[in-house]
Amino acid sequence: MKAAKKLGYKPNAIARMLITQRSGMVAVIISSTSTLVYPELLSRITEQLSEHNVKVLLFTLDESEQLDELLEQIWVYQVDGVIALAAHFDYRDIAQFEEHQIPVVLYNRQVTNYPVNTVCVDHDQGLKQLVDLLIGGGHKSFLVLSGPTRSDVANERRSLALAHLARHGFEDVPVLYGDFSYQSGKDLFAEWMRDHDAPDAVICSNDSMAIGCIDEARGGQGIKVPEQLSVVGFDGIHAAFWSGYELTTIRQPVNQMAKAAVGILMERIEHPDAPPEKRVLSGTLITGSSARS
Amino acid sequence: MKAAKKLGYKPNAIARMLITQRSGMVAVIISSTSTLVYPELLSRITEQLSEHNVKVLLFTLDESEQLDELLEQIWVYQVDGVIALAAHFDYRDIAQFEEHQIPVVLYNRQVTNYPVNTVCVDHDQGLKQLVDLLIGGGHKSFLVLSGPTRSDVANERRSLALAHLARHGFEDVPVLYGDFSYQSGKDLFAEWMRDHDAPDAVICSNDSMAIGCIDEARGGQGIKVPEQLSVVGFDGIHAAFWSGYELTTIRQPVNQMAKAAVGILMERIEHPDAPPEKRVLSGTLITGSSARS
DNA sequence: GTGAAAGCGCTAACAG
DNA sequence: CTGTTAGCGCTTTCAC
Repeated sequence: MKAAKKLGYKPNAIARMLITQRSGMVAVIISSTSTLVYPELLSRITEQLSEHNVKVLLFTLDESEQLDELLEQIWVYQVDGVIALAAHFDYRDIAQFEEHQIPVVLYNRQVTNYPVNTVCVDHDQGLKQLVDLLIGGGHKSFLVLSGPTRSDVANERRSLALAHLARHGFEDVPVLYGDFSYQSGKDLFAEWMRDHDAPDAVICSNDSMAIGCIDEARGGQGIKVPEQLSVVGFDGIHAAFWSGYELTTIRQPVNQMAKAAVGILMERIEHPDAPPEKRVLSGTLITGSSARS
Repeated sequence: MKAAKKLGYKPNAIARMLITQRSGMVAVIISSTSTLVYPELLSRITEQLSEHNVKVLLFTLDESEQLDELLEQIWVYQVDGVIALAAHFDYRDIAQFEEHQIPVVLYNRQVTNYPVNTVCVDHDQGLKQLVDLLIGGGHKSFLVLSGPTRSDVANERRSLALAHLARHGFEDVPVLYGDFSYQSGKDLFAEWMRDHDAPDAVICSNDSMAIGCIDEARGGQGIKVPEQLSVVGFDGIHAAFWSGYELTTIRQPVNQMAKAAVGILMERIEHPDAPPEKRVLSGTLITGSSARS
């Protein structure tokens, strides 16, 4: 040991991976936009993993067609597990992971009719709280600004918003589709106002769109928020708390969700036979000043 | 080959790494806040690297004391190179990389009196443009809101702001220190206003602090921006362009910088003897409506 | 041209 | 308890 110290010996992790059949690496899949929502999420996940002495091999996926190439890389690099913050997975993708015996945890996404490990914020509860709050505030006409239909999260939030509105008797609520960005929230609201009256309330798929909508209402249309128009978002990003907006929204418990995702993954790496688990964490209703209640 | 296809053979990247003495992995070092400034920067770098068939091994560093542990990991994992978006490196750290023959590229940071590969936005030019614009707008009293002294970027931006102000005869401009966050910009400006008059202009180390300062001025203090107070930032983050702020700032050319960083690194991996290179890219002055000019 | 073999640096099993 | 050895899956060399 003395000699090793003196010579500055460092074990070679790659040789160790080869013999132990364990790479000690987990693939994390992000998109350009997934870090936009939660800049700190990736850091949290990395921290959690490094407490288990696991390294992060980062993959970005913006075009969903490239998923197959990405999966190739994952097999080749012999990662011990995968955490997906981006991408849409169908049951065939998940089956491939099972074949390769690589555990996967999906973040805020599901695979219909197929058991898979997921960590999700409680979208149903969150949208119920938001809709109930708006209904309680006496709002009668609504507009939904949704993220893109190719996004699992957008689809879930939109359909739940519509379902909860329907529960209160509001059917056929109009929906416009954007891309989760500030600009799309702004543009969609401007588009709506070109040939419609302002609704009482706008329900947005995320905070960025809600902020865009508020800026357009106040700046472009001269509509007072929340006096004349209520706007709600989802996520609880930093800007939602800025005093210029003070958004009414649902905050995702990012730290707990990161911890849960890593926990589930490490458990499956240790015990490959453990059955899939869905963990749903409640978000926190933030009663800001962008909506009357 | 037919048999290989049929059996679904996938080469084992780890065995290949062992024999070729090339891991095909690059370590990227981020902090929780570095992704806050540019959510897309990490994606861009990852994309660029994957065009060279290089994978990203992600490291996060929030406490600078943990740099030594991190370096240990880097030696052990035999990465082919390192891109550092976070952390402060001194010449001894860089010397270690040289010993291990691992090329490094620093992003927006320097090592004094020591040759090292860096990619930087032109802070000097940027702050000159901002200060000249403010001087041209007739501002006579200034306040500087700086990031923390432990941050290389904050120190560089602060001292350049002060130097350019001095060049116009404004010495002893007051400085307050925060942590780059929205909240610190807001708090510092409130603190200043408790026992001082408002300055004509506030120069902030980044856009988040500038936005916090604007919100505090408008909301907390009832000061009109830009009529009574000019505020400038640095970076050109997304929110800087929101119509609620329209910040006057310098936009970093993130895409080009990501490309440059990866280019320099790949060059050093191919040719380990190439001398260190500093590449400085000009930012773009964004003349928003947060400052009179 | 095809085929065999050495060896990358480690771990785990086993012998002394 | 210390020391030796097989072998992880690949690339490269060298013999045929």
